[in-house]
Amino acid sequence: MTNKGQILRLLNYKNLLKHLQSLGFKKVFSDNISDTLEISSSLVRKDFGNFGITGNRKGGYDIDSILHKIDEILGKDEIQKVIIVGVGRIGEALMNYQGFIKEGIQIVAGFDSEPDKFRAESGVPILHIDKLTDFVRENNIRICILAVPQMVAKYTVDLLAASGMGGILNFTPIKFQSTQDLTINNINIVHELENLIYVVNKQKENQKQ
Amino acid sequence: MTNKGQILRLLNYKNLLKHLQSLGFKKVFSDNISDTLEISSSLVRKDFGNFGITGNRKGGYDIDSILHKIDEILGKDEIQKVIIVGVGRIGEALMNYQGFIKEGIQIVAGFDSEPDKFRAESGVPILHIDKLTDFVRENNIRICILAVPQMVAKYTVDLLAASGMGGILNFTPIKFQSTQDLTINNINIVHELENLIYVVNKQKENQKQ
DNA sequence: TTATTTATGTGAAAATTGTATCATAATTTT
DNA sequence: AAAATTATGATACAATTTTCACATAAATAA
Repeated sequence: MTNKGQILRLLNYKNLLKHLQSLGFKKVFSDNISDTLEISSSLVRKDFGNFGITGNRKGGYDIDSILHKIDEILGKDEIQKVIIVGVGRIGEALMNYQGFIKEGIQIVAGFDSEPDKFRAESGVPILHIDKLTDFVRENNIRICILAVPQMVAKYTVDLLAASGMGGILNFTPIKFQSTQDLTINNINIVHELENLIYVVNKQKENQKQ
Repeated sequence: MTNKGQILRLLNYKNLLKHLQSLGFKKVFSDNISDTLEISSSLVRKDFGNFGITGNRKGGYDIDSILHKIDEILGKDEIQKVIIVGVGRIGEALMNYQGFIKEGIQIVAGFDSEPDKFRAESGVPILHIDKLTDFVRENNIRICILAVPQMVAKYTVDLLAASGMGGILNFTPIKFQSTQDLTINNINIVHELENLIYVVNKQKENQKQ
C-alpha cells in the first residue's frame, strides 16, 4: 500500500503545511499542495487517502488535523534515540546539527575508536566503539547514523548488526544491502554530486544544439 | 532513454567493478553484478546497452573497457570544479572530505558571510559571499554544494541562480524546485532519518504479529 | 566438424508509480 | 429551497521502470 517515496512526500507535505499554518491558514486544498511541490493534486489526495487522511468535499483539508495525523503515522509520540558511529568531520557535523531535535530525534551518543574524540562530561557523550554493543542494548537503540571511514565500514556494519540495530543511515561510500532484521539506507554524497554533474553537463550539451 | 536512477546505478557498477579489478579480475558477467547489487541481471544488461557498453556472448564484459566507457559517459576527462556555499559544520565537513578528488571533483572555494571563516592563504580559500558572483563567472563554476542556514537558503539560491550556476546539491531543509537553467537536487538528512525510523518502527510492529 | 553449452541482447510482460477523469457530497449562490 | 459550484475520493488510464523469457552468437567439448 505504501510505496517507496510516499513517506518522503509525506514529510514534504508536513513542512509545507507547517509553513501555511504559521501564516495563519486553517484549511488547504490538494492543489495548493500539488502546485508548490510540483506533483499532481491526485497524487496528494491518493497519499492522503492511503494514510487515512480525509477532507471535506468542497471544504478541503484541515491543516491541524493533517499535521496531527502525519505525526501519528510517523510515530512522533515518543522521542527517537539515535546514535552516531564515527565522529569524524561528518559525524561531528551531524552530532551538532540543530535540525533533529525539533523533529523528535535525539542524538544520545557518539562512538569512535580515537581516544582524543572521547567526551564524557559535557554535552552528548562520545564513547569508545567497544562500548557500543552494551550501550545499544541497555538503551534500546534501534537507529544509528554511520559515518566511519570507508576502511572500517564493513566491520562496523557487522558490529551494528550483531548489536541488534534495526536501521542504519549510512554515509560511507560503501553500499550495504538491507536484511530482514536490519534496514540500511545509503546516502552517497559523492555519487549524488556526480549525478548532478552528469545532468548539468548533459543539459549544457543540449543547449548548444 | 536514460532514466532517473540509471546514473546512480552506473556509479554503483563502477564502484563494484573497480573492486573486482583490484582483485585481479578481467571479465565480469551481468549476474555477478546483479547478485551483489541485488537487482536483476537483465537490468544490468539493459543499462549497459543503453550506454553503448557491449559484451561478448558467452564471454561476458571486459572490466577495463566498461570502466573506461563509464568514465567517458560521466565526462571524467576533465576535473569538475565545485564550490561550497555556507561553511558551517556540514559545509566544512564536505570541504575537507577526501572522497571527492579521486572522482575528479575539486572543491575550489568556500563562501560564507561570517568573517571569522575567511581564509585566503592556506588550503582552499574561503571567501565572502559577496565575491561569489564574480568568482563563479571568472572561474566558470557550474556546480555548487549549498549548506547555508535555513534562514538564508532562499536568498542564497536566488543569488546562485543569478550568478549563472547550473546545478545545486542542496543540503538545507528547504526543498527547491529545478528550473530550465538550474538543476537543484535536494538532500534532506532529517527526512532521510525520519524515513528510516518509519520503516524500522513499521518492521518492528509487523514482527510483533 | 558438429553438438552442446552459456551469457548476451532484446522485445514482451509485469510491476510500480503517477495522472486524468468524473460521480458525488458539501458548500455557496440565487 | 433549488440550482450551481467545486473539491474530494475512487477508479481508470498512462507512463515509467524493472523483470522475464528466449533467440542468437560465441566459446568449449565431443
